[in-house]
Amino acid sequence: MSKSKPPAKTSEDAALKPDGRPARGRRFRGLDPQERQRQRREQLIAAGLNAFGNKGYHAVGVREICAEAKLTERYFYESFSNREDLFLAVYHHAISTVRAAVMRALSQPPRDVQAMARAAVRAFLETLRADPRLSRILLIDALTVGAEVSRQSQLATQSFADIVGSLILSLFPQLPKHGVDAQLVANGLVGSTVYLVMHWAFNGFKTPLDTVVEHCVLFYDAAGTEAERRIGKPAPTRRA
Amino acid sequence: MSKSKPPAKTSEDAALKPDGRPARGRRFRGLDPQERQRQRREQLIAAGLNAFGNKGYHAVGVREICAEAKLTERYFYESFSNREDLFLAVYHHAISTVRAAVMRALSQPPRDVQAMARAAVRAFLETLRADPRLSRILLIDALTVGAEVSRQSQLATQSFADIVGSLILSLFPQLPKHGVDAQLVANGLVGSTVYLVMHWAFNGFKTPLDTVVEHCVLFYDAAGTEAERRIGKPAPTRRA
DNA sequence: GTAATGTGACAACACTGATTGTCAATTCAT
DNA sequence: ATGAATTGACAATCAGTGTTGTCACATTAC
Repeated sequence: MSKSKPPAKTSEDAALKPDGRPARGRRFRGLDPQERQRQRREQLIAAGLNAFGNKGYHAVGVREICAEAKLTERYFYESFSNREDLFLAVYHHAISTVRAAVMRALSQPPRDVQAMARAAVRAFLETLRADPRLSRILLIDALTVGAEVSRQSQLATQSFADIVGSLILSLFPQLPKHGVDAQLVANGLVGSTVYLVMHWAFNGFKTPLDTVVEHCVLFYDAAGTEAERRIGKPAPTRRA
Repeated sequence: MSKSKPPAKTSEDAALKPDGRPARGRRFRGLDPQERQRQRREQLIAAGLNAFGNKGYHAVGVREICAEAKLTERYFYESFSNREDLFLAVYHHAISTVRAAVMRALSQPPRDVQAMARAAVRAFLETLRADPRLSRILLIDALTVGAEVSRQSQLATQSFADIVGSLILSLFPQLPKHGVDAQLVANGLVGSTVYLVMHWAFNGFKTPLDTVVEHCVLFYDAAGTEAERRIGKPAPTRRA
């Protein structure tokens, strides 16, 4: 009976008064109402990143998150409709961090494919090591929080795989003619990287970063070599 | 106050009476007490496989499992100390199924390495497709149920990776001298396979099995080719 | 048949967590 | 200074889960 969700707010909605008034609240602590709310939201996301990232989604409740954010439950439901909703925000924050790091690495002075792959993988690893909470969020919890989150997670990793896939296809356009699906190869490559990173992370990042990076790119190298072999050609410009 | 675990039964313990008596109950429905208990245990595991495999561990409670097993809660705690304990049993059942299938495939008439890899991978995929609940149990939930389960899961997949690793090492003993860690390569290979399978499973097994198998073994092939390249040698007996 | 034992339905209990509501104290606009 | 807006602490409610216990009934051994 208490399961009445208002209009099912998905996450964001400005602070509106019950009545029709513009409801422009006054300034507090030198800040606009919207700005204050934004800050609270950020605090909650930060707390969520911390709690979820350290203990796992299923081991953390709203109470704990609010305590960590130094906010009360009321403000939780001001910004998020439930715990999963918060996780989604945390997830997006996490994946944006990773994406930004990888993109920055890729936008460095132009080099050959191998060097770019190496740089991208290294950025990925460095980001996760710098903030291990991201590993848990992105690699583990994202799969079991709920259907919606899984979907988003699939999309996100798929977007990475798609990049790799189209890159492969641009390097070896003849692959499909030889019964090789570039997209599946890309998925496999992403899989090998992700899996190596998982092992690395779960064992406390003991293995030197360079070692892991080299073994990750080894697979990209290997895929390239194998592609050449399948095509039977000496390879189109592998270095560009 | 109600948190008193008897001697913390981990899972299995015969039906013993409170007092010291042998407690050999009488036959019921033509079955020994132990046999009946064993059946109940199996029912619970089957129900757990079903419920966990379809809805996910965190979405299923003890009540629901008991309902599905057509047993009452009392019998649940007769065989398992809690939900996680049951999951562990279900997990072991699942991984045994997979392991058996793979081993059976590997024990076929001797062939070359590539054919064996293909057979093993195919057995893996066929098993998961035949029972999609296994996918969820093994690939998803195993990571988030709890610390103990994660540990066991790590061990199980690691044992697969170890096999691959030592196989690689036996084929290319010179690899370490060239800065390549066979164990990391093996992990990457397992990762690519697992990841491809995950995508395959989560998209309803739409891609033809043969296609997925071929792209999985492609990575094993590629790793072999790359190993030869790194070593600089024409390769030691690749086919055996 | 009768008594002991196994069984199933279900109540009871203790917890935990999510969500909403209350209220006094604080902060700011005027 | 005064009153309204804002905040924080916390109570209250509600639902769900794990876990143990009760009790009537069914099944078997004797």
